[in-house]
Amino acid sequence: MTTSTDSDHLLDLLKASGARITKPRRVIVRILAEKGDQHPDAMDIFRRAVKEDSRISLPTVYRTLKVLEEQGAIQRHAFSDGRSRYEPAAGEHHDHLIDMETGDVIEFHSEKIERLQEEIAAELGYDIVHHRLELYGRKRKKKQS
Amino acid sequence: MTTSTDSDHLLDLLKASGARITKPRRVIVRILAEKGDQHPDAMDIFRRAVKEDSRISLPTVYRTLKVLEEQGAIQRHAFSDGRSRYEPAAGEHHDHLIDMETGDVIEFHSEKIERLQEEIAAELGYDIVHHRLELYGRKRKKKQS
DNA sequence: TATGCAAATGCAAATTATTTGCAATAAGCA
DNA sequence: TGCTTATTGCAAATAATTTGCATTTGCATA
Repeated sequence: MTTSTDSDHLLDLLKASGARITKPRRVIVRILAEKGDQHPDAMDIFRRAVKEDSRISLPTVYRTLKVLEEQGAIQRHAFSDGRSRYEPAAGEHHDHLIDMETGDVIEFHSEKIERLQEEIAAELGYDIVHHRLELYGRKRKKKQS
Repeated sequence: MTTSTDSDHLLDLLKASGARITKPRRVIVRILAEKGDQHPDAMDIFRRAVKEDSRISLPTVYRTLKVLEEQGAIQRHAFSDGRSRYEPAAGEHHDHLIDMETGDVIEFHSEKIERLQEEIAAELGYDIVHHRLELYGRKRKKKQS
């Protein structure tokens, strides 16, 4: 069996939103929770889902992904290759934005940046172990409210 | 006339790549160089282009955008709303990738990351003055599939 | 400046990714 | 268990982008 913990968590989120836990959803959620291939697109998920239950349909995959995304259970990444890829909203990590005038430190996190960093490192032939990203800026004078 | 400088720069890049400077391309490039609405999508560009030359076609817009992107003259952003948005690529700067085993420092630059950082800062109400991005990693053991 | 040829264009039709209408099915509460 | 309604599967519809092909046009050369 696969780690059913993550899968269960996703199901909980679904349930909490008032959605019904159907067999297709169970399968899809299990696939999303799998540790294997990260960032599968809808078709990837569909293909794997069909193996577990041959009557699951692509539209159902899309619909389930949409519900999960609205619930914040998963994240949709829009790559430039045209299709969307999904991944369970995972653990934390944050970077810093330093206010140059007050010294305030604001924490933020961008999955997009994390991902880009990985892509860049990969292109250079590296795996990132950790990184540091610090933005230094000043509060924007509001031009429009 | 509008700022023809930026526009000319894009044309130069096109020319340098061995492409022909056609009337449609002149129009499209001019639109891209306009300071107005940032991040137009193909249809936005097409609509504006038609106003300047009614026989420009959508496919030509797409083809021109592709050429410009391959030339690094513009950047394509894949937003999650399904369509791609474009914008002229800007100035220089680089970040660092540190090899944790050898201490080697590799310089790299990603307009995408720069832009994302700005977006993030903007969302937090800041303008970036400068930043530091360091990736720490180890050379990828060439393995898996 | 005139000429030829490959590159670029416009049009229509093709692809690709994703969404929707609708009748049939199945959660999950009473 | 039965009922109500969310969810499903299928087929067809959209939306964004790309491609085939005949025609036009940039531009290097004569």
